Amino acid sequence: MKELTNQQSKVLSCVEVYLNKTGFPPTRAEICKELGFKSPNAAEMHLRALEKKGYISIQSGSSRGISIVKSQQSFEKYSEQIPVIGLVAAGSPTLAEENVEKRISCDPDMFSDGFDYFLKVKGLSMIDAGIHEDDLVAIKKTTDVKNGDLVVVRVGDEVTLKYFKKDNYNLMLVPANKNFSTITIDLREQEAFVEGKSVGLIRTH
Amino acid sequence: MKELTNQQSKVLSCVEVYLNKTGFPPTRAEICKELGFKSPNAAEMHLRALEKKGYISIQSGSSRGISIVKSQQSFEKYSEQIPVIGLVAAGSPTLAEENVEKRISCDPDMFSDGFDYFLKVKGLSMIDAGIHEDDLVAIKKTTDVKNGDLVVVRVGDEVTLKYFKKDNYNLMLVPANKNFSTITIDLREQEAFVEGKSVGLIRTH
DNA sequence: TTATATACTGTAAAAATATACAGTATAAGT
DNA sequence: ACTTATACTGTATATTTTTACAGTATATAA
Repeated sequence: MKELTNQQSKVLSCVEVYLNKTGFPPTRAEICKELGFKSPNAAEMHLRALEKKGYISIQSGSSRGISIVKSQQSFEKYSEQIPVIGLVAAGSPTLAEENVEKRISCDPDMFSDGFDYFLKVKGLSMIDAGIHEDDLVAIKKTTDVKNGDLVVVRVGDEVTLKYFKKDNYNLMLVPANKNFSTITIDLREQEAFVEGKSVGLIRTH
Repeated sequence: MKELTNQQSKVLSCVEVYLNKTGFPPTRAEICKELGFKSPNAAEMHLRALEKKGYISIQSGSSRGISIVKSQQSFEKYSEQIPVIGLVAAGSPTLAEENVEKRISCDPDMFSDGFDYFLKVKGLSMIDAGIHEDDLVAIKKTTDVKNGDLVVVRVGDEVTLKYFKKDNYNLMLVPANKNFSTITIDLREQEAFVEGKSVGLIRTH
């Protein structure tokens, strides 16, 4: 695919943004207004160039007859790109770019609840709950959790995925593996942050 | 959402199809041509009704200024509606409408391989593989399976999800639960059909 | 120095398009 | 019998839109 000039790229982007906002393509005049051109021919020439380079196609004679052939933006409308975050031993699972292993395109309403990211499981502490190493657990960011929920908790710099159990001042992080033991935290002595809870799981065989 | 009349439904559908095909909405005249109307006002009136009922919005004064608010077709462009099929004790897991419990919108390339449908797991025979009751196993239709693959096999009227193992004339369907025993089938005496294999799994917590 | 490509302004006309208005027909409800 | 809603035809016009043509300016390559 041929390279675009700076201005051509701006015009293509303008068409895509307009299309996303309104649901139909812009006219030459509207592109001019958006980009500050004073002549519809400015837009026309850029569109012609974009068509010649294969980025759009123009239905001649039709108003707004522009369709995108090759999008600059790589996002899709309804299936979002959900980030996958590695469950590293230390540090909060932030959505910062350096923690995002990859992105998976899927429907954020795939599970009943909606979710914000996938956490890639390390270790075998939840194996008896059918959660294996490298499974992707769908996490919804929330602090509203109940006893028995599968939650992501950060204690100091450690992040873990465990069952949640709380009585009075004691927070218990319960594993599902008889070789691991429950972590008990006295909240008067140590802080713990609920980062979110699991609403689903996906695994690639 | 208010009900649509038969003709309004046709017009909405026409707009959606046109949009999918060309990338921009049709004019009144084009709708007429498609549906056999002889007056642009026919299309106009239906569009007004669709706007009043909340299915589309019309940007007045703009050519092709139609945008879909609520789509009739429930498919989205890149995220397909994947059928979920109940793993019934008897019968082939066909994609026939009566076997489809529901549809989930997700990317068919979510797993490495691509897949055709989800199978809803019944029973505990694969629990030690981390596959629980009501998990959705992503099945790719294929007969190309190797020993150790997790496969969907039909024997007579029974359909099961098991590990695949074959030597000479013996097909073994191996569970992952010590309370269940391996099913061995002598292929010279009995037929067995590999319906597909699992490429992934999703679970809702 | 002379092309050649990019990047526009400004104008105008032909074509496409939305949209108002005046009717006709039919079925369903009251 | 009368109203109301749906479902159109047919025509006309104002407006929107495409698109051609005639220029200007600037940078880069031959």
